[in-house]
Amino acid sequence: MANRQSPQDDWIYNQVFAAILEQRLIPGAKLKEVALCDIFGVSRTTIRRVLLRLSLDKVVELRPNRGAVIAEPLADDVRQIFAARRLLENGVVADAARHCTKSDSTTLKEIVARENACIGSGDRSGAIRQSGEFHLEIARIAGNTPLHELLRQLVAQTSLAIALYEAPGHLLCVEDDHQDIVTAVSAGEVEKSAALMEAHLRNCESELRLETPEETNDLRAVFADLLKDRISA
Amino acid sequence: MANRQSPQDDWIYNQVFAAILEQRLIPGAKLKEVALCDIFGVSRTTIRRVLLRLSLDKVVELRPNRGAVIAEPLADDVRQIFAARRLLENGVVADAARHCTKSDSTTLKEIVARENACIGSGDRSGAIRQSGEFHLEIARIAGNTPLHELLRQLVAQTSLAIALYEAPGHLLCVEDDHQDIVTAVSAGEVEKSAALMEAHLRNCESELRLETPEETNDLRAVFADLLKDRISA
DNA sequence: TGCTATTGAATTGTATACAATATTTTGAGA
DNA sequence: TCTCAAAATATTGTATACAATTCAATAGCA
Repeated sequence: MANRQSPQDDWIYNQVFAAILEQRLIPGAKLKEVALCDIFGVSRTTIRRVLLRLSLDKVVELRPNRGAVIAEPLADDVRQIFAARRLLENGVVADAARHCTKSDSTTLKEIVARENACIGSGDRSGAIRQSGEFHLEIARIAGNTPLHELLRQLVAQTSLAIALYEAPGHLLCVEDDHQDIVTAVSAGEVEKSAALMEAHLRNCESELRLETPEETNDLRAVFADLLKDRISA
Repeated sequence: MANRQSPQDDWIYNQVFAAILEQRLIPGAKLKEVALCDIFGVSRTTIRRVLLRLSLDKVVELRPNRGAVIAEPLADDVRQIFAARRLLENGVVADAARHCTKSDSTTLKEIVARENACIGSGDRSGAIRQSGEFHLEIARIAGNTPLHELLRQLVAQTSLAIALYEAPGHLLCVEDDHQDIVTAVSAGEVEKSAALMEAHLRNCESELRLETPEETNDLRAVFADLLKDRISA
């Protein structure tokens, strides 16, 4: 719900954006225009406008003459995303700690509760969504619109990064990071909030396998052993 | 030159963006589609795509059924823009100081030299442009694309803010701020670079008349005294 | 069988036509 | 001469038609 255009545009945009956040659309998925036209009951004009917005958010890649696909950030893109998030969110969470009202605190606790409920019931999509909401709510409390909107993009891109680089059997970066951050922010502990956020984001990044290049999709790399054997034979 | 689309789109986008940066297009100016079509020799389809991009940069406002105008940020928007810039650029300039090579240092010095030349020759547009380039070059040196692109938007919005809120006879925030920052960054002085940037941005913001609401354009506010007299009479 | 070239279908890019909405102009009445 | 209403004009919003490009399937050849 970033930059409001016509209600129809916003609705379609939010539907697709949510699907990306919840990993119902995964990196590399093709977004054919006419298919989207049928689904949403509008003409290509409208769909193309939405796709352009999503591409500027860097969650969709628009390849000239070759259509739109869900973006596949490279490992180095992901490192920059996390670097940007650390800088942004360290500052933002500090401001949130300064401005946090009783009502803000309640909202944060509710989000964390919903997140834990999703985790408990194995609702992965819901958990990812609530996790994103948590970070965005902190930015909302901090009260800076430009930073909030960049963070919204970065959170969505993080969702793509997780889909691409999460270690196989791994279940999200959970722990009680969010809970601890809520406590510090609610108590107005500026320094501690920033320190916890920094640690949390470093923790999340470290649980991704960014060293293993995306050649995981590259068959030659996957079966490199066999090729080596053949050469030595 | 942010998010590249088709070369034609990019060209038109950059032309308009530059005109905004250099204050050849001032806040409130109307951007009629057919006029732009004639100027750039393309159809409305292309122009509308460009206007959408500019509106997402928040330098153009798209009013439904009423066309596009150059954005007129409110005083509070401007405060948020500067707050975002302080957070961003403090971190970015620190990274720049860490990564700054000899070549980077030279580039920065050249930009400052050009900026001073523009100021000397009374080329206001050029000076504003070079000032923006200076901040963006630092972000480039820091090497984080998401932060660089947000800063690009914020720099353009700052140009609108200056056009709207600069004190009447005032000639840009010059001093030797940029020169000092180059020196600190080139020397790899991380803390000092950040401190200078923080001071510089606070300085720039303080020279805008953000207290005086934009009601300067509101005739009722300008002649408030007369109205008050009439009521008391 | 495996590989390349060619044809046909599908998809995207751009311009344009038409409908809906704003804005300006005109004219009537006070 | 001023104000308000109504028509005329201009501008924007959406869908669609057509051209250009890419992708897929088939046929030809080694």
